[in-house]
Formats: sequence, C-alpha cells, structure tokens
Amino acid sequence: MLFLTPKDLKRAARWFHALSDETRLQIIERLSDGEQCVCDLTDMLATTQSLLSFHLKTLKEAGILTDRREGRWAYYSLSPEAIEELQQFIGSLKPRGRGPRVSSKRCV
Amino acid sequence: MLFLTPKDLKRAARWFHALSDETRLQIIERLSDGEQCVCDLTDMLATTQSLLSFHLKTLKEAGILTDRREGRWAYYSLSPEAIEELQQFIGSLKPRGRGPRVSSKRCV
DNA sequence: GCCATTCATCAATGAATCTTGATTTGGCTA
DNA sequence: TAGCCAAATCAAGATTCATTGATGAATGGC
Repeated sequence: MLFLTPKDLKRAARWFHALSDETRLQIIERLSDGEQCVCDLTDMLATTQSLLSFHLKTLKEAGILTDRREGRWAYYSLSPEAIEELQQFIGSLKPRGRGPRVSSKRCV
Repeated sequence: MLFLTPKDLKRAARWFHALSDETRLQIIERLSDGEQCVCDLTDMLATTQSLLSFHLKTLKEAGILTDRREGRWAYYSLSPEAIEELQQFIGSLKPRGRGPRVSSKRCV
C-alpha cells in the first residue's frame, strides 16, 4: 500500500526526471562501480564537458549524486541514501495487476 | 555491476520519464491498489479528462500500464512485468559510494 | 606572476513536453 | 435512430529541457 505526501511526490518526480535521460543513466552506470572523476566520465561518455557538467548537476540536485572536490578535480558518486529510498519506493509497488480485481464502486 | 545495452538505456529512460510527473505518480499510487477505471481516476486526481488521458497514454506507451476496455469504460492497471523489471534495475545499483574508493587511473 | 588545466556557469537556440479546450469515436439506452 | 456518456484524439499555446559554444573561477606548475 502506497501513500505519498505532496512532498514525496515532488521528490520522486524529481528523481525519476533525473533518471529519464540516457546520458544520465550512463553516468549512473559508471558510478555504480564507485566514485569517478569528471575527466574520466568525459572520456567514457562521448559527450562535451559542459553538457556532462549539466547532467551531473541535474543528478546532484535530485539528490542522486554527491560530489567531492580534490584539488582541481571533482569526484562524483552515487548517494547510497537516495538509491535506497528509490529501491524502497519501487519496491512498494506491488504488482497485483493480474490478481483479483478491486471492483470500482462507481463504474459498474 | 551494471551493464546496459543501448536498448536497455532507451527503455529505462522511457520508464523513468513516464514516472517523472507528479500526476502520473499519483496514478501509479492509485493503481498500486489494483485496477481502476478512468472515471474514478478523474475524480481522485483533480485533473481534466483529456489531461488524464494524456498521462495514461504516456504511462501505457512506456509499458508501465496496461489497459482493458469494458463497454464504454476503460480500466488501467500496473504491468507486473514492468514493475518487476524496474525493481531489478534499481536493485542492481549497489550503493557503495561510501565504500573504499575505486581510484581513478588518470586523475591522480 | 603567468599560463594551462579542470570544471562550472551563462546565454541562446531548438526540441520535446505539458496543458487546455474543442472535436471525435465508440458504446449504451431509450 | 437520436441522444448521451466515457474516453481518446487533435491543434494550439505555454513551458520546460537538452544542447552548444563561449566565458568564468579555482587550482597547480612553471
């Protein structure tokens, strides 16, 4: 059973929007192996520096990534908390679409 | 460890885009209790008929919902397969951002 | 100080998306 | 058949988003 406050809704929508782009999913894919610096991601992902920066910002503002600076390099990694909450959210969707149907009160 | 084919990427991006809207998340929320007809959803969700129809279509085209017609009513429900695949996808993201860092080969 | 490097930010363009209101399609009932 | 109802579709406008290229800020080496 799922109950979302308006705040939950906003946050979840933001998460999913952040994940709704192929380049950003590739970033997630790379970061699922652990922290990476921006320069490596630039090489891996065949994108421009400014565009990558934009996507990283999008993911960071959604709370999915955290960043860390070290000298002139920036390192990004997945936020364990966000991933866990995402897993909980999706996990709470019980797929009972095929089960015994809850008949509607009005449309019968 | 995550490996996404270009096809996977496209599909996942489409899922997440479908989930990136508050109204659509509310639809999901309602449908997680079981199948619902459009007219009930219209009442619950404080939206217009045509807009709801648009959102339902978006979710359906992403493969997240299935629909069924009965007389003049349309019933929508979550697709168990899609939910399961989503759960697998998110589940494969191991949040080891805090663990021992995988040091970069280039940026040190 | 001076320059190169790394990354972030800004402004501008085009594309995709959301939203609205009107129209259409199909099914039911009288 | 005529009329009503549920839902989908369409066209138009508004908004948001992705992308590009140029500029700016911070760091480190010389």
